[in-house]
Amino acid sequence: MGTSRRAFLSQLGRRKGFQVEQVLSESVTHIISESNTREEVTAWLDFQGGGQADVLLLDISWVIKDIWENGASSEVESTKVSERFKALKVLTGIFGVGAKTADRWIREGIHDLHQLQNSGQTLNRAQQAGLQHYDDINQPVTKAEACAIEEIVEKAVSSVLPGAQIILTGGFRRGKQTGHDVDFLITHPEEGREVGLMPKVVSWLEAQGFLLYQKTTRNTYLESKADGPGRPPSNMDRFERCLSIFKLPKMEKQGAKDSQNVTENCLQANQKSDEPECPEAAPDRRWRAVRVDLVVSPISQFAFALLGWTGSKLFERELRRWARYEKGMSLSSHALYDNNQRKYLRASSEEEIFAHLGLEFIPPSERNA
DNA sequence: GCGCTTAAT
DNA sequence: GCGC
DNA sequence: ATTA
Ligand SMILES: Nc1nc2c(ncn2[C@H]2C[C@H](O)[C@@H](COP(=O)(O)OP(=O)(O)OP(=O)(O)O)O2)c(=O)[nH]1
Ligand SMILES: [Mg+2]
Ligand SMILES: [Mg+2]
Repeated sequence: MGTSRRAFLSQLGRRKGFQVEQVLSESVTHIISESNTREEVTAWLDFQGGGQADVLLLDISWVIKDIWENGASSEVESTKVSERFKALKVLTGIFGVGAKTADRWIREGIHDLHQLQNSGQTLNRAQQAGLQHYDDINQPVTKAEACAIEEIVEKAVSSVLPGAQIILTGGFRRGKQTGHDVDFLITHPEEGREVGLMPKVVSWLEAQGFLLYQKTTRNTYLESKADGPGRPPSNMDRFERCLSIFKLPKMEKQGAKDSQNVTENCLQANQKSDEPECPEAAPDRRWRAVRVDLVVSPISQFAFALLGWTGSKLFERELRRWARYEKGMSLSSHALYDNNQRKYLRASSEEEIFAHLGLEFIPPSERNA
């Protein structure tokens, strides 16, 4: 393929978390070939040697053929231009709006954000925030922004509980350079010291003016004594998760030089919160909204939380499917339960969980399933 | 023809 | 879409 | 129903 086509596909792959190489090696998991027949591809693979085991060929030529012959796939294009698709895309782009709600609104004649605002529809709190910060939230978050937020959260956490640790998880831990949000896992090396931590961290961030929205949820997970993993929710005073929208002061495009001042600048920027509230529409506003997820885990569950929150989503599903159907176990972000021996399997590292599951360790960068 | 990850609100 |  |  040509160099610009090659560059486009490489960029696309990297955005999805793949490590894109131009040369075949042991570590290569996927190969893209265009304008070759199935036979040519298999012949090439044979010629490369290395004895590739069980190579699967996925033929997407039905799309390519159309694009090749007509410059576009009529099937893809007709979907893209359809009013229903465009409306679904805009409406489900609102945080708090899923397929069902979008579908109902479309049936009621609501196809875009202005129609929604003028409709008098009752929005829940998440949807109100999602609508308010629609543009920002639908902009990719850069690694640099994730790191800036990490410093702020680090400061919050160490202020309210010295010794607590925070770890960047989600797509950024898998090596992605951009994401739809920033995910953090917080724990403390002494079991129980993390109890009550989430409300304190949230209060600190709120006092500094960093939170545009937050919903904190209790951890209701308790190991069941009797049968099976987990149990119905009860009310322990353990707050585990916080879905938030972060007010991040605009960062100067920064080289590798001083990351030190970034946090200080952010703190100062939000201090003068007595200045008139800048609406999202203002062209000169000096901040952006970023979705941030915080998770607090007791150290006893830390490995499961780390594995669970590092993802990807599809990787998690495949791992849990393997656990259940191949090993007779139930895996969650809290625990691993052996359904036959009727006992929990402990682990203090991701490596131990993979071992329990009879799998070789898979590093985060290889979990972009 | 069925089932497809698990847990929180 | 795919394995059972 | 929606989110992670
Ligand atoms: N088991 C399970 N875990 C999930 C599910 N959705 C998300 N997770 C876990 C794995 C994800 O990597 C992690 C963080 O979710 P995010 O939505 O933030 O995705 P991620 O950070 O991977 O990508 P992003 O760049 O934020 O779009 O939470 C799910 O449906 N089931
Ligand atoms: Mg994420
Ligand atoms: Mg997230």
